[in-house]
Amino acid sequence: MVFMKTDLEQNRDLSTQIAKAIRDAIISGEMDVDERLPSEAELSDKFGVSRPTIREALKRLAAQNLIRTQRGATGGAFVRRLSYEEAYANHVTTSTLLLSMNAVDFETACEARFALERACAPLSAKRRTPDHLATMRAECHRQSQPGLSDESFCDSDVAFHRALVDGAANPVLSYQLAGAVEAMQPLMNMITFTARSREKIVGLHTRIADALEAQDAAAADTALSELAAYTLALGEKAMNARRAKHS
Amino acid sequence: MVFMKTDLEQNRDLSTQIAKAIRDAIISGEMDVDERLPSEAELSDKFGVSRPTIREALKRLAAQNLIRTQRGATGGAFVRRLSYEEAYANHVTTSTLLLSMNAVDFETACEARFALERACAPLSAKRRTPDHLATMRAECHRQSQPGLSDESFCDSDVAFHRALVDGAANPVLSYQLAGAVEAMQPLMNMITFTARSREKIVGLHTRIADALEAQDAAAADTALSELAAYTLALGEKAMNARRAKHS
DNA sequence: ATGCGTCAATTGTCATACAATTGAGCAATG
DNA sequence: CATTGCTCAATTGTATGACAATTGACGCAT
Repeated sequence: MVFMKTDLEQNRDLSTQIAKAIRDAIISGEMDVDERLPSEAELSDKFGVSRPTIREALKRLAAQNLIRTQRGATGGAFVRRLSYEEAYANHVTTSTLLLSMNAVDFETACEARFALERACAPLSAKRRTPDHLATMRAECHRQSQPGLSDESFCDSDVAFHRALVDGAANPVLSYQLAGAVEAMQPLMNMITFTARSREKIVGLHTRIADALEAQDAAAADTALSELAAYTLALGEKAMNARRAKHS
Repeated sequence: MVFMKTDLEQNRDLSTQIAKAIRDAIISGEMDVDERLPSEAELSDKFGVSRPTIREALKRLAAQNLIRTQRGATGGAFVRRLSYEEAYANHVTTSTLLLSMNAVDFETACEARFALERACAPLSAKRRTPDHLATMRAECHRQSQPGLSDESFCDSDVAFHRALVDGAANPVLSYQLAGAVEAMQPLMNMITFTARSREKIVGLHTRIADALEAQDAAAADTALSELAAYTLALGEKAMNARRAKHS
């Protein structure tokens, strides 16, 4: 493995340049999963910088889950296989931040979320397993419990929709959708769910579960579309109330 | 702003714990965009660790685009507004890595990509601007050029589909789809496009553009679905050829 | 052969120093 | 008075050296 010093651009932090050089080596496939990087001492020699600088570069890569480090005699930094779970977690936090920092309005987020969910409903209708159906039923039941807090209701909502998405049995799809569904949770949490709105939502959830069980993609799509419209209406109402309160 | 030392969990690197504490403060909204963090010296006092350790923690946050640092008298670390462009770039590299490291097969990636694209086709039919249409037409034209390399053809393909997605005028949707479309490019690059297959693809692209121009969502969906099937077939053929060659 | 202790390699942390950068404030000048 | 230029202090970036903590490997005794 060769890290070319000439790869380093000028005009940036050394640690940034070094991190980029190593990251490129990993991404380009020059290094395999679980391969060990040179020790920090060797790297600092190779790049001609001090060990703290190398360490800062490695921390950047560790933050992106590209490497893991291990202490001890056989320790070092190893190329890490990026698991779906980690990528998923990363995606969710990034999406959440993006939405909150850019003041994405409820309508936009809601539209995106349901558009994506409707995309995987047909696949889910085809491939959902009894496990997925059971999860959806269980969440429907949980959502009908009287004393449930709004937050718990939202949690359950996310769990329901995750089961729907996972039912499509396509990990790439699940991964991509995770950001859309979970990142919307803070926005959903602003809604106060009345008993009546909960009843309606649970009804739609049940219809969706029924449709998926019957492998009826069209019915699932219709119910999802109604749910989208209803959620949107609820969100608009909540946002208006919020605005009125603040003015 | 208070970073509670009691927030720090045990059993992990100090720099990791500190990074987490600061990240939580940012994510929770405790800190506003462009607000300045305490200087490294103050932070090292506050957390009771040395400056290098603080620096490693800050580098982790910088790697996630959560903060930016600035040298000089009025310098320091500032909470950074996560822009769509940065999040987008992040998402693409993560998705690409995820696909390559987990050996996602062509079928799965292709299915996910087209499912998502079909989700935003109706919105794009409704909202696409003349700009989007012009981009799509231009890419169609480029794709018909005879001497085009396979790689350039793929680039143009990505550009076409990005225009389609952007036509939906929903930044959240564009962001989420970016990973699916662009991350597939390495897989698409394995395909050798014959003159005939290019002709067919350009024909379908033209049909899609026509449908969007006519705001005919159903026609767009049909064409997209055909394109999905055709791309899948091409991919399967390429993968089989690849496998035969390697055995 | 097995178990145990020592050891060496490596990362994690610290203390300190100096270089580089940059805005602020002040002084000199037109 | 306005403007220009200079110095300075604050802050981050980098370097050096040291020590602590961890952990597998090796050799040794039983």
